[in-house]
Amino acid sequence: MPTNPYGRHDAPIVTVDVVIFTLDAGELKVVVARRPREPDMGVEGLIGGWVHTNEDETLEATVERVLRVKAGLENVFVEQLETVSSATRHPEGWSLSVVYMAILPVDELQPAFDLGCILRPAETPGRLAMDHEKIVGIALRRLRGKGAYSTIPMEFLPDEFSMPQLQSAYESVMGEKLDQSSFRRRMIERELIVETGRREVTSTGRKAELYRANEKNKGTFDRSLRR
Amino acid sequence: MPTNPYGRHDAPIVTVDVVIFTLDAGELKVVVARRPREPDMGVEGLIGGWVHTNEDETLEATVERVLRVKAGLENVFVEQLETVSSATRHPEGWSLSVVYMAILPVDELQPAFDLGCILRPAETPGRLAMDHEKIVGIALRRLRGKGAYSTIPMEFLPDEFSMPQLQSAYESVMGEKLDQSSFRRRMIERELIVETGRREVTSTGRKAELYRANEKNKGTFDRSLRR
DNA sequence: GCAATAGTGTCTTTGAGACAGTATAGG
DNA sequence: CCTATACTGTCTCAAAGACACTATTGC
Repeated sequence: MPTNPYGRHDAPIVTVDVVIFTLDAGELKVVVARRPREPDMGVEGLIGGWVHTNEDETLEATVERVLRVKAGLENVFVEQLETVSSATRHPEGWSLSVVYMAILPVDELQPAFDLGCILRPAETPGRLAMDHEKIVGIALRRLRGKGAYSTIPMEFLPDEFSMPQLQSAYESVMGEKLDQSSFRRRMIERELIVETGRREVTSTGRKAELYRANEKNKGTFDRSLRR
Repeated sequence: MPTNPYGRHDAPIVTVDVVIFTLDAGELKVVVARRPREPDMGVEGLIGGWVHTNEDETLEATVERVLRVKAGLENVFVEQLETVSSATRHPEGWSLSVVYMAILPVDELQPAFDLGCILRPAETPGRLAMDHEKIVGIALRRLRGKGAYSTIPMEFLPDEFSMPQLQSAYESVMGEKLDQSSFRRRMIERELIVETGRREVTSTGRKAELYRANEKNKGTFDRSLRR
């Protein structure tokens, strides 16, 4: 028989939601899916689910399980964004959702599409379930707040990428054009990337050098300003 | 009879904890109190408490209530830091704590001291209950990460303060000396403060101009880099 | 050669740090 | 006047933007 350690209070509902960002044809998008149950059943919403206390060791384990089951995604690097709460956001009771952010290249999302997930423009996702539109807005601000000098945009790209590709990813995320020369200088001086020695195969003009993310900046989305 | 919307799972324990920072004689400190109950009863820990779902509209309301009841503090500006969780951090069950940060001038803490709260050095708080040492470490990093060019250090000071006072607060928070000239330039150019026209009363040498925080940067701890 | 894309060199601007100098107070 | 503190001016250096220039590829 499940316990409620709350005694005289109703137990809060605890869920996680994940804002998965991707770049699709140069546009920043978020992964959503039609909700299989109430509240807002049938409406598009973020990938999320309840914490299963008898199964998940931590919230991160919940996220891992939810991403695996609902989007077919494994080994996704996520970062906690914030926790939203209110007595009224969920009809079944006082509810709290811990929101995470993930970033993936679009070609790694096939398992998610196979499970019915779809992409919506991050800036204009249309109507989303519950407070998910607000959450996407928060995630977007956070993404951009970090993006300017971080390694975030590399997460959108395959393991090896060219400078023009990387710059274009930066520009898509930040929504503004950057100077080519300054951009290269920064990436190199801050040692955010390392040369692979290889060159691009498909292109019409000069073949670009290929780079990969510098391993020493691993495991966080903001390996940024601190130099 | 309290409900447990979890069905076949045990309900998670949901608490908030607040890391209250203050400057005491130029040293950065955190507010702690001996815990009145398990786990770690009698050990010093952060100010915190359970979410009361039948009483608190949101997590912020929980924080407000906890600060009022356990530290006698009202109208404190808090900012959410992160949410920690695990199946084992609390002996009564799967537990999650949403951590908040607050900053107050030490002379506004008297109600807290009256209720048994005490100050510990933020860098070396000594043994704290549960995972609270880790939490203080996270809060400290966050504080410093924001502090460099934010208005955070003003929160430690009374409404009106002099440049030397403000600079000294910055230095205490960041743990490093700053150049006087550059510091003033930044504060003025970024319009983080405005002159009051008044001057300091107590001092031995030249009397300092008094400033106050620029109202237009209100309601967040990081009114910083974005210019 | 030309078109297309990749990559470099260099001038200017901005802002931070260093640090010496000046100003205003009490004695 | 001297000491103590507040405040300013100016030099130097590092990093970013602007933008013209050169390099490499396919045709």
